[in-house]
Amino acid sequence: MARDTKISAAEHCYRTLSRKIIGLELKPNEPIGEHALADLLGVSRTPVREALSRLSAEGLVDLRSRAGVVVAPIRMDAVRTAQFVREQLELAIVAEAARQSNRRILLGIRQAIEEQELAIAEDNPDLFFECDERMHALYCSLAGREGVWSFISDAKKHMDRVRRLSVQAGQLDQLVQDHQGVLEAVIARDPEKAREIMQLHLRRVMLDLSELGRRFAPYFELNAARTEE
Amino acid sequence: MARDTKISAAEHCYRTLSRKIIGLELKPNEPIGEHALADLLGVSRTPVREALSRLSAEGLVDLRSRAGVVVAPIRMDAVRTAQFVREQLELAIVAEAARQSNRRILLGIRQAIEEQELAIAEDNPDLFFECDERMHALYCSLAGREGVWSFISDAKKHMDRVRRLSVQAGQLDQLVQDHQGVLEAVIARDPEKAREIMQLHLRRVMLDLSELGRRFAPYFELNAARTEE
DNA sequence: CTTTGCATTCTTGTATGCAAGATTTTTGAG
DNA sequence: CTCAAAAATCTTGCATACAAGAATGCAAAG
Repeated sequence: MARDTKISAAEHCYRTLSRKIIGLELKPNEPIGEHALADLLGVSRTPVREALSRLSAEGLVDLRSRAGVVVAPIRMDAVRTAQFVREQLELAIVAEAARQSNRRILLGIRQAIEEQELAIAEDNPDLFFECDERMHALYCSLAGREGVWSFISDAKKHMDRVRRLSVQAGQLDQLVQDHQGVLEAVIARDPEKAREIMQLHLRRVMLDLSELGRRFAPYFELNAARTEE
Repeated sequence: MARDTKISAAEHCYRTLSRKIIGLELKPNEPIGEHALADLLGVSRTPVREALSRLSAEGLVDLRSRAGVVVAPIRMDAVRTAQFVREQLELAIVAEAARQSNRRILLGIRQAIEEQELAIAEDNPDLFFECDERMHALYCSLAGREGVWSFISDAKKHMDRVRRLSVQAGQLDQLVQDHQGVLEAVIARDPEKAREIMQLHLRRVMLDLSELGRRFAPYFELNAARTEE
């Protein structure tokens, strides 16, 4: 509560909206009005607007000039692009990480995985995703490339909603097994194996993309909406 | 001139400022005031602010709360991170491109390279960089991954100012030779060779980074500024 | 001459007002 | 009942006003 005074209202709006969108608390294609958000967040339209502008640049909301704001639908091609970007970056990162060794970071990774198991046991997806993020970020640190995480993170935003959907259908245990496999390979200093497992892992999440597109059609772009340029 | 009516003032501000910053028309560490920019761009502070907010998220400007705005200094670590990201993405792209073939796109690439030679002959760096961008974007198209270009583009922003500096010191001819080499390898359907030449190419630009840091010290972060958090 | 404390000035952060474009509803004709 | 056109409503985009924090300059004390 000491930091609340330090961050601006606009930043607060950005983080809150970002979290709500990625967490599917705000549904894809759901219309959101600046005024409504301002009321909800207890600020005026100006900082909300600033946040929406940034979110629009990231592709998380669509600003339709003078015709309203909607939470961006999940776009298949954006997801595929993000998947490609993430895969290239994370594979390079984990291979590099497997050449390093830093007891403190490795311990952090192990702990993150354990917390993931705990989160599954508690049926707490939010916690699971948080620990998942922490783990992947730690691999960047281990590889000596902390800065890369923000790029991965940007790409991931387009995939996270899909992951949320597949969780509802899903099996998180397998993901934790993957994580353990990667960690073992990294500890064993086997870059190729680490890459291999990580690749399988990253692709696993996207496997049922087309099925999700059917099951959650209203959240996706290519369904009832054919009005496009 | 038909589109000017369609883009918002905020978008106009964003593009103009972005261009001026990357083109070193606005110098790193140069203080810029919202009010001054508003006057310069002929709009009020609101759209300027929106643009600055986005630029800040990209790391091109630093917003110091209530203490002014400055063009972000060139940060060595940000450049290195961007280099890593770009390399991973572009190498994967060009390798994939070398497995495709599309006469129209290949022609576009060849033409872009020719225009680069022209730009050098005319001593027109702006034109050179424009054609360079077009060429790299075309490789994304050829690989069937157009969306990836925007990620590369984001990373590149942190490197472009360095490239500008090295041009003043520099030899562009070698770069064009690299481009031709890559194109030949792609046409010859040799992904490994394409990767290899592209890697050399991408790294060449960053070679004299530390020397530039000395020569253009005031543009960089790690010089006289030790005030940091 | 240096240093410390204060007042002034500047600059941003947020709220609000207003106008223009888009959407929706209503109304009227066929 | 259907469809079209116009009015009313809604929503954003931009400009402006105001307040709070930061930097600067100045004066006074040592």
